[in-house]
Amino acid sequence: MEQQMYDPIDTASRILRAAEKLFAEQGFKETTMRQITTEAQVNLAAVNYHFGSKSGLIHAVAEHTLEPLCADIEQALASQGHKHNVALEPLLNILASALIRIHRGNSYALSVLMRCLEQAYRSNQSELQAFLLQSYGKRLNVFLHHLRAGSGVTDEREFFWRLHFLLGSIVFTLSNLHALVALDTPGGEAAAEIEPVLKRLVPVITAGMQAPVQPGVI
Amino acid sequence: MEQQMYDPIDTASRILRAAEKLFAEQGFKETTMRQITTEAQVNLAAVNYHFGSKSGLIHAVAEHTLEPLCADIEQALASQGHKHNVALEPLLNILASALIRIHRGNSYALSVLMRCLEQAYRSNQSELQAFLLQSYGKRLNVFLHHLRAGSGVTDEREFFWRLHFLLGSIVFTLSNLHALVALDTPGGEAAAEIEPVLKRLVPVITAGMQAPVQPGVI
Amino acid sequence: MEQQMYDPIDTASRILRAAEKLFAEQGFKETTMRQITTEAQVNLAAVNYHFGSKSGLIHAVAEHTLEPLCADIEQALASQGHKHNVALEPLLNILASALIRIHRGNSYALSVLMRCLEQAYRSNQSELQAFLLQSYGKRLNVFLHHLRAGSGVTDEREFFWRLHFLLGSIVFTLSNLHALVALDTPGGEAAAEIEPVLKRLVPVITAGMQAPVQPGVI
Amino acid sequence: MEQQMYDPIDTASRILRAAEKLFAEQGFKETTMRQITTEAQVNLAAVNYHFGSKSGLIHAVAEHTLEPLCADIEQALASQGHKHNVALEPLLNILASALIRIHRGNSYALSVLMRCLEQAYRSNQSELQAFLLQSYGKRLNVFLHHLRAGSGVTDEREFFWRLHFLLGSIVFTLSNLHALVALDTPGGEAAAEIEPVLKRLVPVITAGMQAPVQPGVI
DNA sequence: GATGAATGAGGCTTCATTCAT
DNA sequence: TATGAATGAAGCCTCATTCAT
Repeated sequence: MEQQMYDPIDTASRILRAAEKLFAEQGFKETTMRQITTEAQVNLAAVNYHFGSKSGLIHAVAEHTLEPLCADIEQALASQGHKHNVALEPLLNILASALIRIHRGNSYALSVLMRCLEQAYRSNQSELQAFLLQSYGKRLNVFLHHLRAGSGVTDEREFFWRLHFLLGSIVFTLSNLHALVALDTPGGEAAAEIEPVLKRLVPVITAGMQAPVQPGVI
Repeated sequence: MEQQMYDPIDTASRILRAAEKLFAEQGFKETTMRQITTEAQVNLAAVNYHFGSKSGLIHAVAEHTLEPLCADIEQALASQGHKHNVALEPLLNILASALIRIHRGNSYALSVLMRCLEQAYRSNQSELQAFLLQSYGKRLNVFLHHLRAGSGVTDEREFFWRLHFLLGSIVFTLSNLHALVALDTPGGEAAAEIEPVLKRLVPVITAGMQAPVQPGVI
Repeated sequence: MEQQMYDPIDTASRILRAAEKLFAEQGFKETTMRQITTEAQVNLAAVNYHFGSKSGLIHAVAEHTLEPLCADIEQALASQGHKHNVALEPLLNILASALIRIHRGNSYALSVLMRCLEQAYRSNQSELQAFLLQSYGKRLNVFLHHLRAGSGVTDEREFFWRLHFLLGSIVFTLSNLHALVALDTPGGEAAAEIEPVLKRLVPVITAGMQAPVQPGVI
Repeated sequence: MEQQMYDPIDTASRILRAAEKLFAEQGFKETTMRQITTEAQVNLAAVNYHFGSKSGLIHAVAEHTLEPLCADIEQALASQGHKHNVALEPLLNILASALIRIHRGNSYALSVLMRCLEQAYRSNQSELQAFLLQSYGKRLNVFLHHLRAGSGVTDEREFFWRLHFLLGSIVFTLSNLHALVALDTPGGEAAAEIEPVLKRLVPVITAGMQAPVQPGVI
């Protein structure tokens, strides 16, 4: 009759959630298959059955975060009508809102996202890079074009660098969110609320992006 | 009889240099002892003999970068006399100059430094954190106090967060310097010059730090 | 409702054909159940359902080749009337013709047969040996008796060894037919025609079998 | 003082001997690292330390047989003076004598050799093939040229096929020597003496090689 | 009949470390 | 001071099989 008395969530989902948690907390390389299968209460071979390999599992976890994130951003951009020039701060708020929504649905998603971004520039991670680029390159590029138009930075190279400076702020902050919140509220058992942090972050990024360009550089 | 006819640099130094290079390029965990000893042309057991363990080697490599960096910063601060309030941009230039000098002396030092900072907020890296805190906590705090005074940010928590936002910019940028420079100069074989990048970074950080504080947050 | 609109061949046959192909190309041990079920476009569990186990499948594949081969040889012998002494070369031609006919009906059959013969003398393959012996021992022995009578080799042990020497020629040649044909016709895309090879083989075997016996051996 | 009370043979040799035995008895693929290290009473990781991988161990085992075999044949050829035409039977006796000597020094060597030759024509064993070809291709070719000259077979393709027919006899016989000897002397505990078998084999091969060529084939 | 899911056993390899010399 | 050898733990992956449906 009823099927899984003791198994309300299916195995693949359990693996995915366990992997998300452990990848978020420890990183991809640092997390072992055994940790994942123990956490998920699943046989070690089940990962291979459902995801092919550890690498396949990483891809699935990445998709699980990036897919809804891209969709959220695209929807927000679309609702802005076809204005070709959205200002910087509204764009950053679109991003921040998307991040917040993702985070609400899945408290590990942002950490996973940040782990991906960390790897995205590592020379020895070409496989993950290729996957990310192929799956999400175009979609993220759309947002980047808006960002560049809204930034007011005319020089292409200056924009490139500022983009990564500020990407660094985001990645570093959200990657270490738990630790930073713990430092911020010593003694307190404060949950790692993302919203106030992003509220602090957006104006800093905006100001950084719009800082006057050093004359000698360009 | 005599030992190193062909060995002008001693074993420990060779290990240290090899480890620095590989840690910088690949990260601590990703680098194996065998890679290090192969690069250093040294016996596998020599690392444990000279440094006790891989962890000990990491500490030594960290010291090799952090010690001169702290000294450089302290000297620069001292030469400013005992003005208690140095402005933000001069402080950042002190930091940038120190980083540049370190980089000139040892092209892997900054990458190693960034690897350390990446780990400094990871919950599963308590051992490295304890080492860094004990060895350099006080010395770095001096600079942080200057920074806070110069930042103009009166609220302590706001300063805390902005500090880490901007630390993120630095860490992310310098960690991925090679990849970013490669993206910036496609086709070109540009050496990863750090100086122009820092020149771009300082005004962005300055502006970010001095952004108007969001009214609702505090 | 109706089951195989799109499935003109039934599952068991599809498995058998896929297994034949893969066993022929790769060997029994080297071929995995997953390869077989993928090739057959069949569920992984279907093999065990229809054949009980991998071992059972191997038996079925062996039968699929050996049964018609034995029947063919028996028929040819019967058509020779009840002459008790058929000469060696006609006997070998009976065998060659049988092999050729089998091959025409099923291009993987001979490779499978050779794989079986390879295993037939391996000490760790007692299960397959027992199966072959029980199923085909008597029938093949009939042919062997004819062969011995026709060989002209009077000494039983000498016949035993010569039989296996020449069996080796056949097994080795037909097992590696593809590779050998490829070496024989470099550049050419020659299909692995078995007939000309057997035409070359029969006289060699005949001569070998009828070589003068070394005086000292017996 | 004395070094290895319990370890008179060094680890690498013990591994090599154990691997030789098991490869000879079971084949390369069928033999597991664990069987080898158990037989050699050695840690599982020791194989990797000394030979790099299972594949590296297979290469070493192959070398251990092929090197002395080639050397033996070369020496025998050299002692024939510079006669450019040695007759077929003397050549086969050179080969047989070499095989016998190898076998005396190492009772598993011939089985290993035959395992190599079995794989030498398998399409999925390109790595082993490449190794064998590179290491011994030239040396074995010298012997093959003598063989061709001595065979009296003028047509190149006919020689190619006859060579492999007769190679098949050798490979099959020596591969299954234990089983065949057991069948030959039922009840007896006869050691697998190779010499009488080769004495029976040489005239058969000689006759086969010199069989009249089928008119229609060439 | 047939299947998707799951599993335990076992495969090879890699790692940091330690030991005896 | 230095080293070649050895090791136990752990890594990921693959296999044939079985189970519930």
